[in-house]
Amino acid sequence: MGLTRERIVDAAYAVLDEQGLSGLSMRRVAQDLDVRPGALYYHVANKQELLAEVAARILDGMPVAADARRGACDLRDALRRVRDGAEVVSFVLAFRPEGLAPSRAFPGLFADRLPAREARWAARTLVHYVLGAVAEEQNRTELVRTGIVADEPGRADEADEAFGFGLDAVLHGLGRG
Amino acid sequence: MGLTRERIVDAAYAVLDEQGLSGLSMRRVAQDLDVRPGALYYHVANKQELLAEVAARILDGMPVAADARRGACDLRDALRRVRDGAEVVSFVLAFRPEGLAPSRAFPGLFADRLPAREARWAARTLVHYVLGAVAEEQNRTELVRTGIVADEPGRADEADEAFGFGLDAVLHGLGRG
DNA sequence: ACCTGAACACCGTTCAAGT
DNA sequence: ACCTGAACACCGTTCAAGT
Repeated sequence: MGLTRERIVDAAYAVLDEQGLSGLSMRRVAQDLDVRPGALYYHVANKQELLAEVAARILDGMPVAADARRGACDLRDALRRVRDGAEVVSFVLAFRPEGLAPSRAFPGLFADRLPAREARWAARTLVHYVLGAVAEEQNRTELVRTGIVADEPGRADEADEAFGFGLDAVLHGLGRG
Repeated sequence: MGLTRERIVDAAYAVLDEQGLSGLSMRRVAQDLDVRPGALYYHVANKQELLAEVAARILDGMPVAADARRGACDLRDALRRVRDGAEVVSFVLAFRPEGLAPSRAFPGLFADRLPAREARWAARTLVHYVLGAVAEEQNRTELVRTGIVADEPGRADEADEAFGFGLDAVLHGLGRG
């Protein structure tokens, strides 16, 4: 069965969901595809490029939001769908600014009342907030999973409430409250 | 010369500032201290613990802020003082929540007008914003340094302006604008 | 064109043995 | 108590050689 870029991204995504970002190695992906590590490099330049592809897939199903609040909630949902989703997207955003869906779509959600560069800043503020909040949530989940920290009852509910609180504040401050 | 936990943290901090987070390995720290890697583990449990110590040092000089705006600006200054400072602190915040200075001090800056748990959420919102903004800034610097992306004139000024814009929004939304 | 085999230059961590 | 020597189980990446 021929190796393709797409099959590699599929396998990487599966490893991410099962093992988390720390378990996502090129060697592990290769092993799952019954192939030697070197073979991957015929289809993908390096691990960064593969991670960028995985990040794009995480954000792929995001609907086109009608307003900033929906956009933020859709982003949160997309990130939460896979283990360590926020961490992966943050990492890719670091070396591929403007490469991912929200960086392109979110400024438009502020363009009606803000000049272009301020709309970009507003979009970044919102994205930073969502990524930070979801990353904290998922890292907590990771710590619970490893047993380093005990699970608390109502943790998920509090996370939702806390996210809502911060989102309301950020949106209000950006003129959408 | 006897190895101590403090000398190890010093060396790690120096490596971070010179090589960035990606260059900060236990082996590199050991080499700079003229010692075998295994020796470090007599004074430090593992790399995570060492990174936590480095993060604490990054935030060490932070003054006690009178209000949320000053706190945010002080945090930004502290993070910017060392290469990849935001990334290190974010990483440590992930597995040591409540372990670092801002997590302990910032809620108090909102406690006068918000109930305790909302004050905590407000503090987290603010910290997420600052960490995200500075991380983006520093990653950009890193990309420029590597030559992957060209430096633009006025980049630093725009970063300051963008930070101010987002900070104003977040603070206003949190009732401090 | 596509993949293997094998290597290179690294990692974090452990642990018997030395002093 | 503190450090070395040496190993274990990994990494990402490259590249001649095979098909």
